[in-house]
Amino acid sequence: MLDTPTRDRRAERHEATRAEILEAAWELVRAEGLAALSLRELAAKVGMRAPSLYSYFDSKHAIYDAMFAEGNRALMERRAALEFTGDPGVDLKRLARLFVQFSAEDPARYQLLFQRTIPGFEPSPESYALAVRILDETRRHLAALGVRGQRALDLYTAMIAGLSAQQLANDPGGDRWLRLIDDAVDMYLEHIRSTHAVHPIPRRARVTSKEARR
Amino acid sequence: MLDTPTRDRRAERHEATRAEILEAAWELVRAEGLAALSLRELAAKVGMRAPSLYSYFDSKHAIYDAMFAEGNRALMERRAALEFTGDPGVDLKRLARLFVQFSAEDPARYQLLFQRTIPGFEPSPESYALAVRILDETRRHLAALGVRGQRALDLYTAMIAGLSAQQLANDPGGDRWLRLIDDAVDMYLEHIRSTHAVHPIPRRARVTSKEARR
DNA sequence: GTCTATATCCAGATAGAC
DNA sequence: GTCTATCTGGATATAGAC
Repeated sequence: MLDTPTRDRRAERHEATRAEILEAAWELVRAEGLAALSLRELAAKVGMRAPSLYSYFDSKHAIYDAMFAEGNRALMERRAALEFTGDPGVDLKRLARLFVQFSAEDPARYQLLFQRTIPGFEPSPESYALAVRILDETRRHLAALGVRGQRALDLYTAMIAGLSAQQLANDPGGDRWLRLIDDAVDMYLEHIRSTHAVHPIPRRARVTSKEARR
Repeated sequence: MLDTPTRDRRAERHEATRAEILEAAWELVRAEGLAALSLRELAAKVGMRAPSLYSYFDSKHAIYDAMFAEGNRALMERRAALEFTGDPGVDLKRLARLFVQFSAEDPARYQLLFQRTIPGFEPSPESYALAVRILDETRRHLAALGVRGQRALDLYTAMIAGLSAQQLANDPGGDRWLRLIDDAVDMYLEHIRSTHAVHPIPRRARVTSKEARR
């Protein structure tokens, strides 16, 4: 009698090739722009012909979708690795810096995740759920730091989005807007402290980074 | 002897057709996305075949370039029509509202003017000069309102860019971020008043809207 | 799984008749 | 200025042999 192997070597190899294709796709879009991705070129980069890619992805949009999910997962992991102090002034700056740096370091990824300029591409529900989860974590996190309410949250995201957009559009590779992050967060905190009450959850009851992620 | 006509009716007609083509192009990109513009479709919309467009524009990029210039001119004119009071709290809000509304009302135009996601398209020097001029006017204007220095200007533009980006990406057609403009400008003014001195130029010496445009 | 060959469709741009 | 016809090249996707 033949025992069923506990590892499926074929599936593992399939996954590895998929990952290789995605990595090549990232390199291509970083070099030539998100919209310029072509299956022929992508296949050539991994030593295949274009039709072979269809053994790994159903369509070009499926590749974009996998990249969209990867990008969001990368952001989530980077955020999970952050250490927080419970001090809004410190933590909001770390969060903001994380996001703006993440945006600035890869314009193509920024375009895919946040600008959606690929004609006809919409992320699948599963991939989109990742993006929703990130926003939800941010909401919880800011709430834990004492920043509550839709308006306060929207103002924060607008500020971060603006710093990212300007950095990418007008000083790619530089730090002209990155250097404004601390200033911007101070401005934000001054403001919401003067208009709303800001009460970080006290130390004993504070949510941990892990809990905030739920 | 034949007098030279003072009007060139042929040139006028040519200009009119050019304008008609551009108007059709705007309608197309608003309906189907900036990147989806095709010469065949555009030509059909104005009752021509694709090759005839080449009598009016040298290339597809030349059409984008003309649209880029038109968009910037529209923004410039809208700004020139604004009335200013000299009060930074009032004027900065009017400026901000103008810009965010301008962005929100036409996503395709926003993408063309501020995001540059068309592969291979770069505005011609003449068209780009318009964009530079707008930024320069903003700089002068803010200076006249007492907001000076690169950092202060960059923070302002980031805020406006962020409100626009979020409004377009997450609430197109709505006003969720538009409603935050006054709040954001107040936040900004509170901040720079507490960190830099803000001294609007006194009434007698204040630059007029026309002067600020130089 | 990968290939060749191909289907199908589209694009921007040009030549040259009228 | 506008047209037809065409060039050239690209794309995604599929069929079917190996």
